[in-house]
Amino acid sequence: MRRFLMDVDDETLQHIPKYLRIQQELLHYIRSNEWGPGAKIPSEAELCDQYQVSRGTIRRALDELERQGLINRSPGKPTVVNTPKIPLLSSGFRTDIARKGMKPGTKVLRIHVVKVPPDIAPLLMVSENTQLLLIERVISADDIPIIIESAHVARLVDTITAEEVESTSLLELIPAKCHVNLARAVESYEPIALTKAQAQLLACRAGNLGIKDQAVLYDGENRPVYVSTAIVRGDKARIVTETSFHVHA
Amino acid sequence: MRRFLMDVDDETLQHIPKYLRIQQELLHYIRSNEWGPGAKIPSEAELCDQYQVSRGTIRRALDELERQGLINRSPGKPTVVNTPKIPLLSSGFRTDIARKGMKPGTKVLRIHVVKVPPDIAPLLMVSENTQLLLIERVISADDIPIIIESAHVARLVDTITAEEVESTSLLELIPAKCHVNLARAVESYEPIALTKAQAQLLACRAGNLGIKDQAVLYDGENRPVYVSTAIVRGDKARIVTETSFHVHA
DNA sequence: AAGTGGTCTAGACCACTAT
DNA sequence: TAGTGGTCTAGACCACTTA
Repeated sequence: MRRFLMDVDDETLQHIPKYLRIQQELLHYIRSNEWGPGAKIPSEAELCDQYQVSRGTIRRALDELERQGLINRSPGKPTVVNTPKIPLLSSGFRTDIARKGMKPGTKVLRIHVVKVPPDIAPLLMVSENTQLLLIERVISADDIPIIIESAHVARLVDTITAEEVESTSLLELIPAKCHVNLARAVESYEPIALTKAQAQLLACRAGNLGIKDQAVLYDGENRPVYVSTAIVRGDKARIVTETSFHVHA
Repeated sequence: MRRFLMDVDDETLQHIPKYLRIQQELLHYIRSNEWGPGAKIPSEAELCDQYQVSRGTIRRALDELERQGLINRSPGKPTVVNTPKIPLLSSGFRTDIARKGMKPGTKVLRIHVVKVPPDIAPLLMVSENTQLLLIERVISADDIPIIIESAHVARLVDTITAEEVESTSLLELIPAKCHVNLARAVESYEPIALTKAQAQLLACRAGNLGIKDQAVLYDGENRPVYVSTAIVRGDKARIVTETSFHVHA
């Protein structure tokens, strides 16, 4: 049987909400590897008994651990501890490079022509009603889906096939199709909570943490070529970039 | 008075939880600027009436909007819509460059010698009991705290003052003090939920989204010089990087 | 003093998974 | 069928802010 630190309740110090104390204690069991990857944690009913709190309080503690990608919950099944994150090389190579001895995979969702979304238009410096090629795919490592990538191509190209997208990096494919060279990329990263639709494509749960990585790729004359918007699962990957510094004189 | 889409409840389609429908509807009012930055949203009690649900359900809908940085809640005060994110240039310059016409600020928390933390030791290639200089500071833009930065310096330097840290970029200061040039940086980004302590330093709320940006800086001989760990507020900033591609032949 | 958001309880019903 | 997690309710008390 587990011994719970909560029993050692000094009651002396400040007033920390129960759900936070419980969350921190459960976190400790996971961090210390007392509950290793794949381990079942006690059911919500058991935790209610052990901590003598109501189910809402237990669930609130677990919610946070789930959002941080530390545990996996699903209806009908026991809650288990998740496996650690894999580093994912981005920027300069991006995408496909999910090899750390892992099997990369690409599944094309759609390749079609759409009206440019209002947030993408200014990035590509095109007017509002322009038609663009949109490529959407899911990238996986060892059959675990990791990234949803949506690429809006500024120049209209009609001969990109799903097979080409599945076998080549967009960083090579798109410049070749457009007859340009890529010279520069500007990327922005922001943390997000996954929507239901995103979570479904990534086989994880809505509300989990992720990163939205939006890159604008430019040619040698500084004209935008395409915009890639990647939604990266925060529980399975972190984004890694490498920079070289120029020598100042 | 607001008209709420919820009233138009087709009841025909799938079964979406109430808290999600409400969340999406509130999101719509914010996105469409019907509720602009700074606007007060209805109190929880009012929303309960309007949607005919219990307070727990309303709070669950608001929780998600808060974590995404779209609204600000605090006890005793009405909940208001947040202002949009500022882009934050990183990688190559990093840190201090919070100028977009905004006033940059630095507050030094601590400069002291510590035993190297177990997660930092391998990055700096030092043994477990090494003593390192640790610099901790909070960086702000227009007096809004944005980043908590902790830098562990591999080479022991005893003459760094708070004044120097407040007036100079670590990217210039540390190499100068250590008599080396920086040649390379490897950064990793991952989404996090802010802890209570982090939220306190950043004057926002625990559980909000953020990015943990960990950079290892190397000198010309590929020896690690220092590790910088930055916790960036996700509701106020996004991280922007720029990359140039080398020409292949 | 009244209103706000923050925490917590003790129930309930459901869909899902295992056996 | 029993147990699990997912949703929801209708109360309650608190600390805090504002008038």
